[in-house]
Amino acid sequence: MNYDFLDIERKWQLEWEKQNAFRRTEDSSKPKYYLLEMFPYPSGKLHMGHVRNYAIGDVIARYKTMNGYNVLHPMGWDAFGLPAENAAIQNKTHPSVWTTKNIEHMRDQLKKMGFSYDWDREITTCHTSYYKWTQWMFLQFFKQGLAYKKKSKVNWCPSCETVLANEQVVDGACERCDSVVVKKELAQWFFKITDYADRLLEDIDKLDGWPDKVKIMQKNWIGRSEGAVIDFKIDGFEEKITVFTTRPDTIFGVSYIVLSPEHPLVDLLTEGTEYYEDAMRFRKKVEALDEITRTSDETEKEGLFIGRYAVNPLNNRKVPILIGNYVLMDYGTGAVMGVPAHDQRDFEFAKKYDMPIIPVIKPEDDSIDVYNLKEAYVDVGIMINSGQFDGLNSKDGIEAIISYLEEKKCGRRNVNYKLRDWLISRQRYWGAPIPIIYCDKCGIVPVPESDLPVVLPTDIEFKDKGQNLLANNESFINTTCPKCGGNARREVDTMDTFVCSSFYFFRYTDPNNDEEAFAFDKAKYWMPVDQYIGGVEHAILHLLYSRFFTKVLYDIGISPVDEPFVNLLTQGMVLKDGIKMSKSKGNVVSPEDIMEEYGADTVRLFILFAAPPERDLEWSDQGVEGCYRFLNRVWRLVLDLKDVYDKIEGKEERKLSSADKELRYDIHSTIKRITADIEERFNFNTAISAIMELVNAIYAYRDEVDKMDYSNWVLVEALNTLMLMLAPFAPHMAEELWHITGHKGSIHNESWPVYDKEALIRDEVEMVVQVNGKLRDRLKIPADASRQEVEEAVFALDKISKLIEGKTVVKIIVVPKRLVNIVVK
RNA sequence: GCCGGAGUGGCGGAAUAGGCAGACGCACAGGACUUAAAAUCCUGCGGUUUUUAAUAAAACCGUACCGGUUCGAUUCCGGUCUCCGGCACCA
Repeated sequence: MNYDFLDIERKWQLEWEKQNAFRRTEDSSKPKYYLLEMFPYPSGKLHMGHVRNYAIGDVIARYKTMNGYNVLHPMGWDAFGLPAENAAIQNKTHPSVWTTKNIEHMRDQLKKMGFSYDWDREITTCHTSYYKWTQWMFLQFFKQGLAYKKKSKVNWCPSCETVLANEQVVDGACERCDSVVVKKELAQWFFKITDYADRLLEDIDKLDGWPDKVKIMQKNWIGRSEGAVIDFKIDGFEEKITVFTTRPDTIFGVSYIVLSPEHPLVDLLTEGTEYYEDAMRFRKKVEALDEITRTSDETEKEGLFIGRYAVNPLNNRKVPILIGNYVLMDYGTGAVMGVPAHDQRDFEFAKKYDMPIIPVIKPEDDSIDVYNLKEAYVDVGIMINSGQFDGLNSKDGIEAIISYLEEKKCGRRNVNYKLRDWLISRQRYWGAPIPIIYCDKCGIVPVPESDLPVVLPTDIEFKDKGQNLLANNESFINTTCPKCGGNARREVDTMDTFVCSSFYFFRYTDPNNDEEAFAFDKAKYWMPVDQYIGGVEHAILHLLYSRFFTKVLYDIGISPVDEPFVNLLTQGMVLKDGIKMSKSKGNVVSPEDIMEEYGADTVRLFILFAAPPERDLEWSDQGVEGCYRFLNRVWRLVLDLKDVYDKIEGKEERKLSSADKELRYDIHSTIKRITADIEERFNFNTAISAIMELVNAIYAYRDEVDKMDYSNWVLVEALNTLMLMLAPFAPHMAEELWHITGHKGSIHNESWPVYDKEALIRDEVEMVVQVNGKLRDRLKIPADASRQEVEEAVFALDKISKLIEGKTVVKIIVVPKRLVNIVVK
């Protein structure tokens, strides 16, 4: 009774594979289209989020192919990472075994979904053939001075036993396992992403095809702020304190200076004084705080005078120097000037410690008495108490003061970023080894490119957590120095997996190249990615790193483009019962089960129909059932009418009846709607509902028109159009029906239908008739009726004439073919 | 606190450029087919009120809330509330 989806889907999947239907090479005769979905971490099984991501991608890939594009649609595996290592420890297997098994299973699932990937381009980041190039990338960065090792306080996740990048710390906790992150002093490798801060920020404006949301998030993350650094002399010392401020115009209002407790000057300034011990105690107390408490603004602001005074370079006033728990060593200069009158935080701090509040800016209209402030006055205004700068607008004052500081050589214009350098070292085994050798004689020596890859040793015992497994592998560690040939040790840290995923979209353009990461010509043909699709959770991390990598590769002449992704679609989450599907919540729906019960086409259709792509999608078993019913309805319709294909030949075309014309109108208006829905805004939900309406219309035609009166060619046109438009959504069924109705060759090599303008012209239209904006009646009228004819027809309507009886017609608004509104008094 | 986004029937959602609110689907109800069930098909389905024996018909209200612009507002403007996401002692 129902169509045999299992059989049909298997049949066509094998057939497509046999024909290499989705293999693509460079082809200058066609426009290229690079469609990319974020590659998955092979965690074991596909989840609904993956299915959604890849179903959206597959529709676009197939649609673009039907529209004549040479579509690159690759898939691969982000295969390094902690879960594999944890699983290995748990099961006493090697991470590669676990990972390979998962990949095989997930690849199989993807194939069963009927996604049109070019599997010849499959990449796996944990294979030497891939991570050789991850290491090669590191060496290029090193050569450019963009990879460096630095000892510093870094984020340490005690549960994952490794350091984390700033971007991987969410609310002071590890983004992966939610453990509270602690600070640890370690020597670590960094990528100098801050060198690219300005370009990463400026070029956001080039990304017209990205959602504003993501662009704003990246802007905030980079966090550029303009201002000045100002040097304060220290009374009795040669050293100076340099502060960063965005408000140099308020410098005459400085009433104290606050250093971060970790600031190196604190030791010098307090050593041998009565303040020393208290200062050290204060520092320890602050350092002991975890990141959450330390950076929460609910933490009480505390300060401690350390017995020294700084000199304001503009008015030579002496102000006390404090250390404060709210001043961060890793932002700006680790020192701030306190201007209580014009900064709310300083205001509260000054109240607490009874510091003078000196107003130096007043509102132009004197609406606020700045000598009796209830809160800081932070707006622009007129400068007062500022010596030669009095009377200046504070906006101009910023420039004037910076010029003055630069002239006196005690300050300069400065820009600060929140963005930090990217910490890429990880103290874990399952990652790409950092290709560096330490030699007692030569120091830090990069592994020569010809020696790549630095292969991960396999003779590792996976027993306990709590140690870097590479660090104990003697045969890996001990090596010879490439420079002097003497004994040397290898770096034992591996790279953050985000390094692997920051260039994989280049590798897809030339995935099997042993000589280069990718050939320039191939990248030139395919790049940039025309459409990228993935979850919004990567808005900062992956997407920012990938942009950074692309710019570096562009600068060293390897990449033809300086931005990787032209258009970005961030898909919403898949929810069940209003919350995200997760194992811990026990509300996971397995794609495998649904596929077995209803088939891949139904799963695809449902997931595209239930919500527009950017929005969260509520899973509904009944909704799936509905989509299954719909596909069966299509199946029955085509099978029931397939005779018309035999009758069409040799028959004379007869004049179209009104039902024929109506059906043709439906066919072509549907083509128009669906094309716009896909092309302009990826609204697959409305595209699918339009297909459903067309199916309903064909059924209605079948039921209304006597079989003897069928216009066979119109029905053929209807069915062909239906199948073609269904092809990107339900590719297996469309293909099967295409062959059942006698077509040769794959439906997926056919062209997307184009609507016939003639068919959209209607003889008669229905207009809405309003009186004073309220719907009162409808009017059927020839489409080419003049305004006057419309007005006459409207007044002839019983209802309308009754309604306007005895009233004055003020105005008649006619929107051609749509609406008439009579305004009466 | 700051910056985004959203709020429409019982539910998912639609209304693309200010012009029929609720397309399409789900759920539900009634009916047809059937010995019966499933499947399928048909009909109805925002609320209130009035008229009618009934079938039906009509009026009013209705897109979170309050106000504005307009002949006409789910759509534009101002304000309020709620929810979701991001950032948050960033000097």
